[in-house]
Amino acid sequence: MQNVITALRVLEEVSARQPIGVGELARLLGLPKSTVQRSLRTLHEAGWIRPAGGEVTRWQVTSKALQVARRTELGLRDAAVPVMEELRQRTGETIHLMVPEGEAVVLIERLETDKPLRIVLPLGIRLPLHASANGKAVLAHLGRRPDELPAYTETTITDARALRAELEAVRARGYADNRGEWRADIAAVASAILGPDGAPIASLSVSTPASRMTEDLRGQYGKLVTQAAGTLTDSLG
Amino acid sequence: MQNVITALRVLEEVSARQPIGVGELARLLGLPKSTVQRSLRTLHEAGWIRPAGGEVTRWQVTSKALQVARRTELGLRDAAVPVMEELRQRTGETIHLMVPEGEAVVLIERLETDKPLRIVLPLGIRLPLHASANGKAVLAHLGRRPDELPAYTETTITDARALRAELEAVRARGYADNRGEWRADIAAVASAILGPDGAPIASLSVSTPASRMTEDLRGQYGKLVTQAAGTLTDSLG
DNA sequence: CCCTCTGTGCCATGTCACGGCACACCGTGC
DNA sequence: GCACGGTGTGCCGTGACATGGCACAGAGGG
Repeated sequence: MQNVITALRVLEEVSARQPIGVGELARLLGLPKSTVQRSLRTLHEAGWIRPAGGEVTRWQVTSKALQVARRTELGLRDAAVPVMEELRQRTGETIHLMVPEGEAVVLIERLETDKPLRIVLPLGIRLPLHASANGKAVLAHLGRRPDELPAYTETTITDARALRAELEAVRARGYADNRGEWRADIAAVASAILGPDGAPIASLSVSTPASRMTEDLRGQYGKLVTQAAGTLTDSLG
Repeated sequence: MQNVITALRVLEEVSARQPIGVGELARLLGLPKSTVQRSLRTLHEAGWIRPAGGEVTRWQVTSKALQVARRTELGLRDAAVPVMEELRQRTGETIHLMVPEGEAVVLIERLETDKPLRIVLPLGIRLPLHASANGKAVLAHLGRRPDELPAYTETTITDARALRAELEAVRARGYADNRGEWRADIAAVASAILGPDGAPIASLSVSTPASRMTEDLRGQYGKLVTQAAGTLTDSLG
């Protein structure tokens, strides 16, 4: 079903660059214009995109994707948001909710701090398992280990033995931390939300600029995030 | 591109009933099992669904849809959330952000009240233009009118002339209200967020159980929601 | 041991997606 | 004014590939 693959590629490209027209899409995707236009008509017919209005035909995605997306983690999100709000109130910092997916964790919800210097990550972003607080929190309760450990900064853990030891510490402590391992100026603490079978289904984190995260605060936030994740683990059981 | 249509139907069905298997899907969609399975394999290959794990193969959607969905109204959402938070703090009630789409308004973000009796609508839900506060707020700034005015409750406006008068009042007042016109026990006030050309691009609302919405509160919330929507209209200009 | 579920795999048929090409339109620049 | 580079759209012969019937493996249940 080659055409389905191309249609979905077109859809993703539209979502990334909307509003956008046939020609530009064809160039970006390296596909013949006819093929792209057929995909666009079909996606339109299926209700996933709509013309943006104006004399030249530009396309944008409809809320269909939102309807599909939100039915997914909806229960989790609904349960998590109140807990996240309390956590933000207590810490005053940005709270992230991420879920494991393949070789990464995906950001599905966030609450930002009101401080002027803040972490802002787009929803849907994927972070590496071994170089993010949420990733390590998840990894600590996961059987498998990442195959590769690419370095992002000087502090990224790239040694498998060191990672193993770190994950052991995470399990003992209840929460994972990140000391500029993905971006040098971002610090975070995170704790996993576990399903009834003990498998990690999500993770909560408190993220701050590295300059604000003192050792003292790291401990405080770590306790709070562990407690919040524990609440969610219990409420989902 | 019939197969794209069917593949997308399969995707939607998976998202609605996940985790779900081939056989049940085929029955629900009225399609041959082979066709459904080919669609599933293709969607999997494209990264939109994944096997749920377990001995029988069940499917669920990945975060791909979230990534596509969230790039859509992302700028709007990011601008709106802080304003929505302030609005919730001032009113203590549930705040909704909706965008017009076709003959409806679609819920793209919400902040819930902490009161025990609260309105909970799923993200992505579509409400009728003529029978919701957000719908009427949008309609008041839209050239076109709905073709049909189906009744949902006893107070739904079903007469075109009455609707016209109502929308005139909305424009004069700055906000629209809903007196149990969609669900008898839900009340709301809403105000439109306008683009630079004066066209409505979204709408903010405060929703409460009908039992809590006194005339006095309706006026207060109306002012607040109008002010919040105005802030967003300005900040997007 | 049959029967009915589940998911998966094969394959002949003929539909329909492919993609080259042409066209209409709109500016810009020589 | 004409060529040229853009835009979006439409047509159509070829052959790839989606279709869907059918068969099979395995798991429970009666």
